[in-house]
Amino acid sequence: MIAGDVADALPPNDELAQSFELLADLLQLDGADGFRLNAYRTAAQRIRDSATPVAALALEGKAKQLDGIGKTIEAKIVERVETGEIAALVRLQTAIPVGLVDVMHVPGLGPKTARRLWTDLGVEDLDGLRDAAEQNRISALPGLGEKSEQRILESLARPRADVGADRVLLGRALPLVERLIAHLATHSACERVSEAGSTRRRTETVKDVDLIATSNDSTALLDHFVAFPSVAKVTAHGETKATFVSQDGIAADLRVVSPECYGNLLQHFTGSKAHNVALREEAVRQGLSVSEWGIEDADGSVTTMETEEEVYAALGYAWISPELRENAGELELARRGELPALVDSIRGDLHMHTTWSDGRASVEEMAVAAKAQGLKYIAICDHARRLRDGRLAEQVAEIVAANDRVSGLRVLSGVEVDIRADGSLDMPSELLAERDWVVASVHSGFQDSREKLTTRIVAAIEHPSVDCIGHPTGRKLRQRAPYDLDLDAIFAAAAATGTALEINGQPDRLDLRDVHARAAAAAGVKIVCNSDAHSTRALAYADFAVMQARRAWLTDEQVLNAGSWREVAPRRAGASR
DNA sequence: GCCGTTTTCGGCCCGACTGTTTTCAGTCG
Repeated sequence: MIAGDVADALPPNDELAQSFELLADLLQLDGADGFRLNAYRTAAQRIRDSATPVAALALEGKAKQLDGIGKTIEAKIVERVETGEIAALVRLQTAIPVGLVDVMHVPGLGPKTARRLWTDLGVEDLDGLRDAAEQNRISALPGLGEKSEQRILESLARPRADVGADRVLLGRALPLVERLIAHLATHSACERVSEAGSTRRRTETVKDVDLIATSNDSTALLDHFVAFPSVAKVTAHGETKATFVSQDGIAADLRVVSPECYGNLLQHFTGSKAHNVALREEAVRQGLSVSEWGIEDADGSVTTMETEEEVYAALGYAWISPELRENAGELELARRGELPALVDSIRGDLHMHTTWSDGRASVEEMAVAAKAQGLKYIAICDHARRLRDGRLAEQVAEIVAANDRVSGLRVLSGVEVDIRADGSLDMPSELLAERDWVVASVHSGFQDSREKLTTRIVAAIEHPSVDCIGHPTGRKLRQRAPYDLDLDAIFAAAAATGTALEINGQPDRLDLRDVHARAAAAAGVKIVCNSDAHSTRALAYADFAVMQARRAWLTDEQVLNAGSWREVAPRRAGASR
């Protein structure tokens, strides 16, 4: 374990990943070998996806054990920790204007063009790019024309994207996917249609929405696609593919493909890129060449497949659930036929609010809605601070009454308590002990040190009445970074006490995130998938928690509320209390 | 820069689209 003061100084994974991505971008502008750039980008992704701080691993010489990180990159991480910078990165930053990286990322531009704009026109950043385009100096360059110049100006006119701001929450993208599939499926020219891309993999945010379809009349189907009611702008409309931007700013893409290689195409367009690259590399070692059009053997004959199952089978794999396709070990297990049976649904929702605190629906309304969704039990977890001065007793009476009126669903008396700055909880222990289910969460002091926050949460985990830690890292997607925690210490304490950790299904939380939930479960921690609903409609957020659990490789056994309340409840009578 | 049931050297997925070309480089996923 790293001592607190040293750990505080360690760069977080996200910052390290950014450094290597910048290094790759600058090297690319510098004309470096593409495979070298790829190595840095792969390493950056590995670092970002690691559940443990890679800086700490590097200091112990263990970062090399991560796939894609070798001794050179490990040495650079150590250098960053010990000197505060990476010399190679500093050198490049002085040789190449850093603003040129933004220029390179303008859609349609790339490293070669960006470098030419710099050397030939003196463009060093986006402002310089705008000036050059407005003065028609770009179209004067050989190989670039008026269309290029116009497209650059259009790109620059859009609001400057903050980190992740150009990505859309899965919770916004999936409803669009469902409506689009329904829209396409009703058309007579539509034979088969499927979601693809990152929405099919259920990643927490997506860049756009991808669909594929087969059709006996692709022109008619694509016309129907771009006639979707909420289209704001059609950006491409060809014979096999169309793209539009919806009124709420989400880009949607439909490709019409031929039926005989539907399986190859679905597999290809589902990705991820890393998964497909690894799949194809392995295929090459077997003398096969994989593309979206089929699998070519050494003799040059191409076999096409109508289903994904056939594609994977032809390469020696069991079919892989899209949520797992991130090149995170799934190919190896699929080859051995040892993929986990992923959790499919939950039987109870153990975190929701009512009008007794900040929810919009009554206890009974939540119960009726939950029953309609097929749930067998729910825990009403209003904020403890709103249940003082006798209100708790009144709320409990309403829960008892709801149990009488709603059959086939058990309504549990739960609570969500704040974990205070000193690690204590904001409801007296004797009242906590009477609750059926206790969620403890951090709602303040997000800026506290890593050591202090970790100590607070571990104290809550060790409290005999606490069953679960709510939204454990406190992040809000695109709004707020997670607070600084020693997750290994949290996981160890949770495993030791049998306290569960939540995957909070609110689309802007999804907290724990996938790689952390996977690491927690691997450490022996039970996971609970909750909606944290504040209205009846928001009960559906539990589905997003389950999607996240599947991305975390979790099985029914690892998700506590995939079981019945009878299976969950004995924990409370266990020896730890 | 990474990696290794052929290898510590010599590989590293594959194809489509775009704009500007007249055979292709650059970009994208």
